[in-house]
Amino acid sequence: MPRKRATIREVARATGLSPAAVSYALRGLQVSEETMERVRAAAAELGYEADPIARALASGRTGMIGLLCGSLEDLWQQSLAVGISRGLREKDRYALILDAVGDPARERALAQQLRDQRVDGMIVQPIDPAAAFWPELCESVPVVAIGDSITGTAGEVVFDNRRGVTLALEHLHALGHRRIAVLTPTRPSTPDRPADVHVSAEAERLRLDIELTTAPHDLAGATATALRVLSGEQPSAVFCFSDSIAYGVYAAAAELGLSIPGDVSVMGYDDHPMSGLLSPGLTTVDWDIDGIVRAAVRLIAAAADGGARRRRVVQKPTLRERGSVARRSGA
Amino acid sequence: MPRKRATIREVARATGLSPAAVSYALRGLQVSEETMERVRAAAAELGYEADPIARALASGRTGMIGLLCGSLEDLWQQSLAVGISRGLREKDRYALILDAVGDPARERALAQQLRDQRVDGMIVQPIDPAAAFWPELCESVPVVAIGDSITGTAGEVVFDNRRGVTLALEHLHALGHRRIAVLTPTRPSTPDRPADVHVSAEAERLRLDIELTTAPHDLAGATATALRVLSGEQPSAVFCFSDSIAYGVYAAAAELGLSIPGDVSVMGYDDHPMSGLLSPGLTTVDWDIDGIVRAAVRLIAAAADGGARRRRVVQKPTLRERGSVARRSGA
DNA sequence: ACGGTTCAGTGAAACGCTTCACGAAGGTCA
DNA sequence: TGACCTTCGTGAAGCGTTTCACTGAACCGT
Repeated sequence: MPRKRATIREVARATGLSPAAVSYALRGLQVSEETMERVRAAAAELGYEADPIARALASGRTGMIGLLCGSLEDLWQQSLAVGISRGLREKDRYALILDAVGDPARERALAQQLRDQRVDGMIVQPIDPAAAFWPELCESVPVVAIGDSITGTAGEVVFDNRRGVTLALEHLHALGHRRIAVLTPTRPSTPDRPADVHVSAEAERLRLDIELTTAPHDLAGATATALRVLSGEQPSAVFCFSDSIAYGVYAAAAELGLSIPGDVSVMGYDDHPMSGLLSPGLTTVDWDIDGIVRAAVRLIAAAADGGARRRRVVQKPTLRERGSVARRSGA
Repeated sequence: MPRKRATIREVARATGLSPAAVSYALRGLQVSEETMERVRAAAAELGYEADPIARALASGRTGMIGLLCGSLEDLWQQSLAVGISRGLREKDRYALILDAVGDPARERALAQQLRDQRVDGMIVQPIDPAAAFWPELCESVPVVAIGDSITGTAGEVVFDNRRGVTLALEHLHALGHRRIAVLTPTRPSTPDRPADVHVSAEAERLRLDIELTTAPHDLAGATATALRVLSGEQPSAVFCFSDSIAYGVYAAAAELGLSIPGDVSVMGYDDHPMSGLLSPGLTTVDWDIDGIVRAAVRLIAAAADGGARRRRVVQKPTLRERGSVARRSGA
């Protein structure tokens, strides 16, 4: 039988104080050093620990930060989640990680659920940054967006995707690639993401022959998609909007007996640690994940503590050349 | 100004019922079809949604399942977490993912925190399965252990690590390897894990010359450790207790100009999706992650619903041969 | 000795829900 | 018809905190 836990009332009785006094004392508020010590001792004695649920109900705060990922199947987002989780812990907060599974509807539901959980703030990597519910949500809880911009947030770490896309596409263009397959993450029912727009614009500018296809983040799914794309009218290069998807292209190429970059060049986006281990190494657009983590943690911690300045950090990409992109053969 | 949310009382007023009746109605209990409909309509009208915190305080349950990972830096555990998270969602529950960062003390703290959060149950991949607090904890909340066995759990998915170790070591032995470096996950202050014991026993039986070293799961850390191990009195094979660590060996080998498996064979443990993409592919011990996820989800769901049968699923490993282990050169 | 501050601590009302014990109809049965 | 169930619903007591408004007491300068 699980011995019933001590409540604040019992500590109060043990010390001869009121529950209110104990509540204050345990949080180091409003009471004399001496009673504080007395209360602490009694609490330790009774093995008392505040009940987070009751606390949340009464105070409306939990110390938690919600982390809403667009799709945790993406290895890069997994890394991001782990990083943020640790960064937050160093700030004595802790993260509630949720996965929208690439579904905008789920994204909305989970965001609201997070708010209902009384998180002190949330970090979001939005699937649909233009969705109508965001501004409203931002009014009831501090939100920090990562990736794309959301109106109303308390802070943002936005990626200069235009620059990232330019970097990738210009590199491919410079090496003679014209016919390029672009694989972007599956988004069941979302309108064009900003990143997609950049791709079109840049393709136009460089006079590239682009073919856009959506692909899932998981290896099996991405492989299947890549198989289709590579079996069709074969592009000389594939530009993947996440390293996870690029891994699928590697698998597909292996299956089809195509060599990278001999038969087809592959360009990634994100720079996941594993990308350097493949052979050839994946040439990709590096977003400095540590910097993103630090910025996001700093922003949300400040916002959750009430420092309500709306800050915006723009993340600049770097092209990380490894071996997966080469001059187009026969060009 | 965030319009105050509707409470159950307002729904009660709107329908002319008591709050109690509304509470029952919304959960499909004890009331006539007709009122149920009426309540639902009113709730929808007012945009009412039950407050999970208040609900948790009053009922002592949350619908959440805690997932306590030993070290999320391990890619395999990341996959496991994602899988479980999804599996749970299909059961209309949702997971609270926590990361013990490989630290037994943190493991204890987080486990208790989870209990305080009133999770309906928790899935644990214990760092220190023998720790004294587990049995006590198991009495106040259903626990399902993954990996190693914990006394008092409501269910377990244990790995037959003895068999896994045998599989790996016998394979290496059969190919002529005698001098083998073993890299196990860093555990700051934990006594020997069962798996380690199996390694020693098996090494004895096969007359292997084993050198045990601990390594972190993250790529940079694992690489550093591997660098040290490979630079010393070079073993002909390295057996890593997680694929993540094996990735570090790949990186170190590349840095040292050693070929795998020409100069050194590498054996993994887990079978992460990326292992098949490396060249050479990582030969590893496959634990059927999908099976584990399914079993764990089933067990915890049953336990959380009160079906208190203590079930134990034993997971059998398979040797997945790819290219990273070869006959010892010169043997 | 007297208003005016501060300090330490108190009582009671939230917070928004669940649940227990009970009651009023209405139906059934002999 | 009256005893007995069932069904549907109610009132009120929690759940364990926090926080607001307030009270004595001590202390200050004059």
